[in-house]
Amino acid sequence: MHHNYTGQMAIKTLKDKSDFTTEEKIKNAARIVFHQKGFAATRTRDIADEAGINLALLNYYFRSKKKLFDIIMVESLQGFIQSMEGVFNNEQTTLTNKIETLVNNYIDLLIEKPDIPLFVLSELRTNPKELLSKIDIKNFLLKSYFLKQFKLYVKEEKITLNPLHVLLNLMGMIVFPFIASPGIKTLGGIKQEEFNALMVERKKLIPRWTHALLKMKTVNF
Amino acid sequence: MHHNYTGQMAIKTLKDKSDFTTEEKIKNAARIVFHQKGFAATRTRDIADEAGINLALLNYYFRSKKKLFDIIMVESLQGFIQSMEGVFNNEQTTLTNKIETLVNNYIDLLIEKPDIPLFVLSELRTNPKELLSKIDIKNFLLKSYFLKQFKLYVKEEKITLNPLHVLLNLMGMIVFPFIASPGIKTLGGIKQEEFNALMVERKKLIPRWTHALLKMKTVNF
DNA sequence: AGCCAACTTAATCATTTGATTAATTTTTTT
DNA sequence: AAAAAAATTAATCAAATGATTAAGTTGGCT
Repeated sequence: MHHNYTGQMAIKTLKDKSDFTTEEKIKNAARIVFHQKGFAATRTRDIADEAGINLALLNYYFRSKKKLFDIIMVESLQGFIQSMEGVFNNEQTTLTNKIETLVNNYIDLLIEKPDIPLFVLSELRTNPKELLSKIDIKNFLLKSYFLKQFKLYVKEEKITLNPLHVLLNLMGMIVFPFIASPGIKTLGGIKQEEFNALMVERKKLIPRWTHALLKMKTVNF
Repeated sequence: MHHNYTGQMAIKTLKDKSDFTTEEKIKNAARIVFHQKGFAATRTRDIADEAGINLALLNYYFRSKKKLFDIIMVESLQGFIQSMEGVFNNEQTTLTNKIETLVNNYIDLLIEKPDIPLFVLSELRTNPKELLSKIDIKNFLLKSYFLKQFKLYVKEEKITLNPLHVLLNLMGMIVFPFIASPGIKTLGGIKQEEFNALMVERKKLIPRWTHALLKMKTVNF
């Protein structure tokens, strides 16, 4: 009687030529609306309209707004972590190199999907534990080759520098402009194109700035 | 018949000894709930409960949820800008000095009111123009003595550096940790006290880092 | 005291909104 | 082709939610 969502692709044989499964249409619409407005401000009817389907189908395929939301959230988070995973655990690259590619990957990703950070961070405020239990960033970070390299670097250079500070700076410099972009664009009279150009500039700048930070000998106290 | 909110303090004669006007109680409650959950997720009943008043009083004093929200939003933004205004237009202090006090003021403010940035930025996404029309950051920034000093510095040092980048870095390094704090605390197993201690550390670190950025000669291309 | 305006309350309204139902159409299987 | 299963729709439900109403209550003023 009732369709159980399995997380796998629905039927979708060769028949689909550029058009999507109903399930996919709903997910795509949900992604757009949730990312833009967040869980609380999103109406299931908005999603249905965006997807061009009957409202009942949403519940038919996904049972509830919350279940659909959870799927979108996990997928969104996953995309972000995957960006990091490959970079952070590559044993062939230098620390500097990792930072460069990290910044490049993230900014590219954010130019494509600028709504994700505010979306994730807003919902994180509501229920951090539930969200973070769905993915394992913690172990990933602690066991990453990046952290090892960082600690070694700090030891060799004989400096004191909490890696958390560096990570916060990196993420702050990368992510903040996107979170604040509506304000920046409105205040500065900057169009989307110009904004993106600025962000592309930052792909080169942030690694250099970070490098300079790491070179500071007298960084802590 | 109907009370018109004027933005001024209500009666509030000598009678109040440490207790608040109904109007103040509502505003204080609204501030807490709106800051924590944002406009869409806030129920007027939550505010009434938090304030310990009858729901109808909220509409009696403020007409509607939206009107009450707007008042809280303007006040929240105002607090942030005032922090900047005094610092940025002081003609007696150096650029370095301004950055130092800016970072200090903001981090102190954020330790007190950590919910404001995510609150403001979330709502900014919804309707940037409406919100920003209520205050005039734009002119303030463009005409600030800070910007003059910055341009002079860049000229003297013969470097190319977009002040917007510097401002984005500063704000990113200051604000991002607070926006991400639920995640940081959960992932790192860090308690509020430790988190605040980290932020206090950053009061000294961010100015030094920024100083290092400004000293980089080959910053742009 | 008596009046008036400001304030407060309980009850209720109207709309929105997430979800379900029962009927209908489409697709797959036998 | 017939039967069964899956997909889709229109209508509707029940709860949540912002707002109002009408009936008090309080406090100041003459």
